[in-house]
Amino acid sequence: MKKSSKKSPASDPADFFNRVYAVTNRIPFGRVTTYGAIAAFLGSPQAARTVGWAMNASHLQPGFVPAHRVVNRQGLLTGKHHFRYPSLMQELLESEGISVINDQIRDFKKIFWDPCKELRGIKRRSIAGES
DNA sequence: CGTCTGACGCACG
DNA sequence: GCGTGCGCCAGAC
Repeated sequence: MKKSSKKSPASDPADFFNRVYAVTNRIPFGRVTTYGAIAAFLGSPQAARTVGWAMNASHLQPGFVPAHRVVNRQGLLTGKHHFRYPSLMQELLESEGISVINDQIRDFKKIFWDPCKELRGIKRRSIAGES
């Protein structure tokens, strides 16, 4: 009746984007994470680039995806140019109490939110499907 | 079907 | 410390 194929439901490649959005939506207020951290949490630490690509399409997703809370490993706002306007990303971060100087987050390591640590028990329930 | 790009990250020199 | 090349996944041409 279903699943006769060789592919597993948890291995759906298209689900990769959905997982990225799920993790991104779980980033606490006033915290930030990195593309690589999300990729690593999804099981592909080298797919950080794909996470960025997912962010690019995040605006196509229903609801609001806090893409401004996702930066590169250095804490730089590399994707700010993809927002409605370049300064929007910094404004959103500062509105959450995050200091941004020259496109770089201050005390980045201190406000860094690692999904692999905070969500270590997830990745099997509540991934884009909610509970 | 082949090729390049992309909001990254790491290895190498 | 900096520049270059490769890999990763998905999409556009």
